[in-house]
Amino acid sequence: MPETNLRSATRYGTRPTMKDVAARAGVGLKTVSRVVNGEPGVTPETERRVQEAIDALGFRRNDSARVLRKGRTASIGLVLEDLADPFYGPLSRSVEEVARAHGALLINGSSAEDPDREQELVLALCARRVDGLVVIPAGDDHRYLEPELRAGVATVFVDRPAGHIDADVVLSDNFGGARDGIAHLVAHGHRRIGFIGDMPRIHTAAERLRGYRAAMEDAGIPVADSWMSLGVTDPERVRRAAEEMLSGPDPVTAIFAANNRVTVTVIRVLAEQTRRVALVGFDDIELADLLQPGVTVVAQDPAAIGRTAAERLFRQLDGTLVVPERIELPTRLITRGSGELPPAD
Amino acid sequence: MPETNLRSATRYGTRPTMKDVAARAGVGLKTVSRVVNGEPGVTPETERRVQEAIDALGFRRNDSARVLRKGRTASIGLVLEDLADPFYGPLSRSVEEVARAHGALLINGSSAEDPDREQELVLALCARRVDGLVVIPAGDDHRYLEPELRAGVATVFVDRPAGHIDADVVLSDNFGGARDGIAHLVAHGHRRIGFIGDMPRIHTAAERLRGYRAAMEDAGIPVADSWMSLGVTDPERVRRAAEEMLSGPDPVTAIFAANNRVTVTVIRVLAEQTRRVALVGFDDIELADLLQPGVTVVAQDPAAIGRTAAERLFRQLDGTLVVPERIELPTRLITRGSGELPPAD
DNA sequence: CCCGAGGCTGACAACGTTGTCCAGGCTCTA
DNA sequence: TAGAGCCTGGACAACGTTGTCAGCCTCGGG
Repeated sequence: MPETNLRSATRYGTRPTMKDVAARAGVGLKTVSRVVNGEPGVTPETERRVQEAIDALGFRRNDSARVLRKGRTASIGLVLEDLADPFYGPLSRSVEEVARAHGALLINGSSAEDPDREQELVLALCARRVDGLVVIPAGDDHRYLEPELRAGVATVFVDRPAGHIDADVVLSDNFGGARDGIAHLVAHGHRRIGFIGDMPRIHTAAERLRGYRAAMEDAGIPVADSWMSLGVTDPERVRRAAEEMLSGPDPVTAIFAANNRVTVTVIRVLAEQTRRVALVGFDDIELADLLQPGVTVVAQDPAAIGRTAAERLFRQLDGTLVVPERIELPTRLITRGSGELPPAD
Repeated sequence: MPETNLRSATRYGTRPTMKDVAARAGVGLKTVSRVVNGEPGVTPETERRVQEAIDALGFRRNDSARVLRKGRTASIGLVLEDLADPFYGPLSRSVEEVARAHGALLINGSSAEDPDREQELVLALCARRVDGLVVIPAGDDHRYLEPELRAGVATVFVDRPAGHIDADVVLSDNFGGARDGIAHLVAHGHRRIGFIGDMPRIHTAAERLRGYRAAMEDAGIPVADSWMSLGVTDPERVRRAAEEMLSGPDPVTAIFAANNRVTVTVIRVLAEQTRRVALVGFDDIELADLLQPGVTVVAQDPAAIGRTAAERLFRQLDGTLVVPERIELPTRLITRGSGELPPAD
């Protein structure tokens, strides 16, 4: 059986350990450890012999054992809602950059907006003994994290605050952003303004709704129930909600779409309308400037959010940071046309 | 010092171990292990006592130690180019779903298209003893993986084949897709067709270029050098390349954009032109249907690619799969308007 | 020439878990 | 009632690494 398939032949092949390397190089175990870790106190000649043995055997240090011994894993966990969401791509990427700068790897998982799955993921990460956690919470009770915090797992919440525990949180000014977006529509003459957003049990959704109500109240406009649609995100239901708002007895002349997925669907619906309806979306979307009209949005900066959160995480690990804080990043209104359309009755 | 800050007080707090739990419950170490792992052979009464101790102490099994003992980490690594790229979001997500279905966690990192960084990442993952690797290669020599393969690390390459080693690869039919896209333009009367793509050292870029050349040759159209721009991806240079093609002595009437980033920039350039220029892009982009005209694309299915790769990975781990294979997934031409514009000279 | 200092090296324990194996107590049957 | 067999629980080693510490060897100074 010459040259049999590499993979099956050695499927359960065992890997060389430092002991093997030591034996081959004719040195002690600890000397190998020293070479592998670049510790001082090894003669060049010895080092060469060890290095040769390492290369010959294809040795690779087993970090599980290392972690067990040292206590730190040099990895952090990121739990978010959905990796496929364009909002989380840049966020995830910036967290990774910061982790990389600190020599840490990133383990991540999606909670799919399910609190149980969030908890399951977070605890799995803790069992791996990640040094820190960046969590975009799906649930609203995080007391299950208490033993972890006590054990020193650095933790930063992102996008939404933690429930029932005192932890760092980095988020956008959802309330202010939404209020500004609505005020912008009001300033362009709109009074009947629709709001389509997520379930208010989600913090960001609740805050944005609060911003909507506040702006409307500031403008002295009473809000009709039929103008608000809460808890809808899947395209089909968003579509129906938008169509109802536009066709009721008291049709809206503008719509505020409270997140990027809603915005995209609303754009589709509006494209089919003959009447020109104004639109402001929360979250920026790619190519928004190339549509007719360009889409006016209240933009967050996901990369900045991720970076800020990750940096705080590592400062917790440094010991530089001690007191949990709430950090709110500003949003930015980007006018591109759709939010500046006048009301068309 | 009553009720001092939890975090600082116990920053370096040590975590309870099974030994602690055993002591508190008044049982042996192994009994705790049995309860934690749901192994049989423990009376309900004993189990209750152990569970109580676990809850009271906030014990969480240390997976590093477990891994060290068992050999399997129940985690897989994913190395891609850039998490922020919309192509990789769904891919990453689908890999994660499959991993989750197999009880594994996903560790991922971005290579930023840098071969050294790819290798560094891959080896770091191997040091963590991930059970398997899904790699979107940046480099073209993967012999450094030989010891890992020999040790039984399941490996699947994605989007581009591995270099100098025999490994599974899952990719799109880049050649065929590009050829079809170009043929589509030819069928609509175009003869002077531009191509803007990545460096040909990147496999996908080379294949798409090959598809372009093949389609042109099939149509009996000689290709002018000035129609091809290779190795440009950053928006500024893509813009310049597109403008040159459109303004030269022999201006193109259609452009084939060989990836999503290029497509987006080309859309911007074309929007500024008075002349109507046809466009077909490789990779679908969000909202492509809402632009004027809609963007015709050769679409890949990133979720399917990720799923296929991950499933193969776990079948390698099962032992079901032994012989490395190359799997090519079909692309799909989606006509939306921009690719059906007639030539405007 | 002897002694001390300092540089290299290796033996050994420990990290927290799981697999192996054995002991003791119980039940069931003859 | 005694013996066999089963069920429960625990002692112990091992996984691969790193920290501690002690020993050896060399070199320089007195």
